[in-house]
Amino acid sequence: MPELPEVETTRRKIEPLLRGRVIAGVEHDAPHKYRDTHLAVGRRVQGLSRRGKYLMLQLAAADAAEGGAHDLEFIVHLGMTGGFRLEPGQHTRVTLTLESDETGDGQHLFFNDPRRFGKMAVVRPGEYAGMPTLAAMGPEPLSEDFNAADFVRLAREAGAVKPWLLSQKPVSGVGNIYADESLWQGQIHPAQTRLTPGEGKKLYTAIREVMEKAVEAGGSSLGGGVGNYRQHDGVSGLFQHEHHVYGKGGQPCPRCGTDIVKTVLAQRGTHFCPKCQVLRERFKGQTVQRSNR
DNA sequence: CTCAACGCCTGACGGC
DNA sequence: TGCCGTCAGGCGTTGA
Repeated sequence: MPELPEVETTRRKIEPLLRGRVIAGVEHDAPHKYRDTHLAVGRRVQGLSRRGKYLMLQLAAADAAEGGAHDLEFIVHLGMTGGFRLEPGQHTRVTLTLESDETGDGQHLFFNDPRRFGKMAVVRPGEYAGMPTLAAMGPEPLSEDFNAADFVRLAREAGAVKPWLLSQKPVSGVGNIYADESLWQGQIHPAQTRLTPGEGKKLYTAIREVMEKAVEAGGSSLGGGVGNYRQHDGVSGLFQHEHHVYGKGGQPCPRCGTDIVKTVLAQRGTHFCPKCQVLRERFKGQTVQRSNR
């Protein structure tokens, strides 16, 4: 579920609960999903960072200087339905116990994940063997590393643009919602291949704008369903009110009034405006992208 | 190498 | 009311 804006919102909200604290225990079953978590016990959280949709807790020895170098990373991926909670519940999969600080607050942090798609691992910094998506992660969309020239150049060679975005390689953190929203904003058909420089630039600008606004809004919280995304404090994001196409199949396009189409592309629900986002003619001999299921 | 399909999980919802 | 099929914000693996 959570994409970059939701993960970034989580990072900002749980960092104050974890920074400076020593992890006293990590409890869970399914060790194949939560690898080497015992290495985190007795270590101090120096800070929280994020790469794409992955959260990283920087861990150092409990007696290390504040702000000093860390020697382990506690990596958390929220999957489709993962999130932190202050109270245990039916879907608690991991319980983090913290050593008391002066205030004694926040002894536990619970990882709630109904669908169990979330994962954790403790690794040496930068050692991402077995995490191919993280190892090959593209630039952060809101950083200077994400630049138009590189993106336009890569986009000229790309296959179907939406699956290409979802691969995390051209840019990190874009998932199904923000891919659909960015393609609508940039007026590009989700199945378009080999973007022209003009299309590439429009999509680049759209991704920056959509991601920036979504982070500002605290991400999206969809009503109902397993994945209703909330932060640990129960606060919902607000960006769902700014969706133009995601979840809007059959409703009028805010730009032209044509009914938004919902289809399936690369096994993912895909929403677009058939008038604003037109698939360019293909050259003879090329096969047509299908969306069977 | 890339690409597409499938597996992993649970719960909510709509149709019958 | 109950059952069944479908769908869901992701990613790792497999096999072509």
